[in-house]
Amino acid sequence: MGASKIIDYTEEQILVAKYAKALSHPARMAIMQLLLSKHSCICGDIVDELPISQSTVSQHLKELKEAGLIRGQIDGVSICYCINEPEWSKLTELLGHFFEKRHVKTNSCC
Amino acid sequence: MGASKIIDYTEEQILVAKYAKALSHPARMAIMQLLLSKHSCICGDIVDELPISQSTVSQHLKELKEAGLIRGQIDGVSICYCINEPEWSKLTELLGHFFEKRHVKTNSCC
DNA sequence: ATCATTTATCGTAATATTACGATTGATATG
DNA sequence: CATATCAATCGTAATATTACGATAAATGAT
Repeated sequence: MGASKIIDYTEEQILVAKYAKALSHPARMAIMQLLLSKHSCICGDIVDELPISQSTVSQHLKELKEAGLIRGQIDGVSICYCINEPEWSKLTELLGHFFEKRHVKTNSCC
Repeated sequence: MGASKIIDYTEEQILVAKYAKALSHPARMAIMQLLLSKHSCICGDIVDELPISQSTVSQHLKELKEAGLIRGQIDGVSICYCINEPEWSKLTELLGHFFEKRHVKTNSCC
């Protein structure tokens, strides 16, 4: 009968979902925008910019780091965060590819 | 001292986070890809395609519907789902804008 | 009217997320 | 060395997510 009952999700689906999840909270979006907007890196200023506590910001930073989207480097007593350029390129390419070229025509049923 | 302690997240941050969250699970990515790939709508075939139960698929469909990304229309005993074109355009525009033009140069600290 | 099919919803359990304050560990400065 | 500062981690609580089976509601077929 049905052609293809999939066994599992594709690598692409898993990867895009991972990136999407990393960006699925306003605080993490705000952090990424901050890091993208500054030409130099930011440290604990992030905490000052966000409307949440230091520990919560740290948690969000950890998630972004684990997703590979940002990196941190010790700079004296502070830590300097910035975009992880190679991974960010991968993300933009993937999402760009996914969200740009799709042209949906109005379908018959909806 | 610090210039701008933000009161709350921006509309854009909240909106992109919302879309990202909708796409933050492989099952929902798979559903979106299915709907994007078919030129006509899909119904309960989605259930057959995914490696999860019918009730779980229905839950994911509900989330995508609540995010505004898909629509469903009754078609006899089945329900036909498809991309919600206007909202999808908004998403692609937003994400396209966000992920395309950003050019990150290697920063000083990381 | 009865039965089968399709999809949504309910109930529930396991796990993850989000947030905070308190604490710890590291580095700088007095 | 003592103290202040910065950021991560711990402990904890509240809430959300994910998944399933069972059930319900709606439609189509017999």
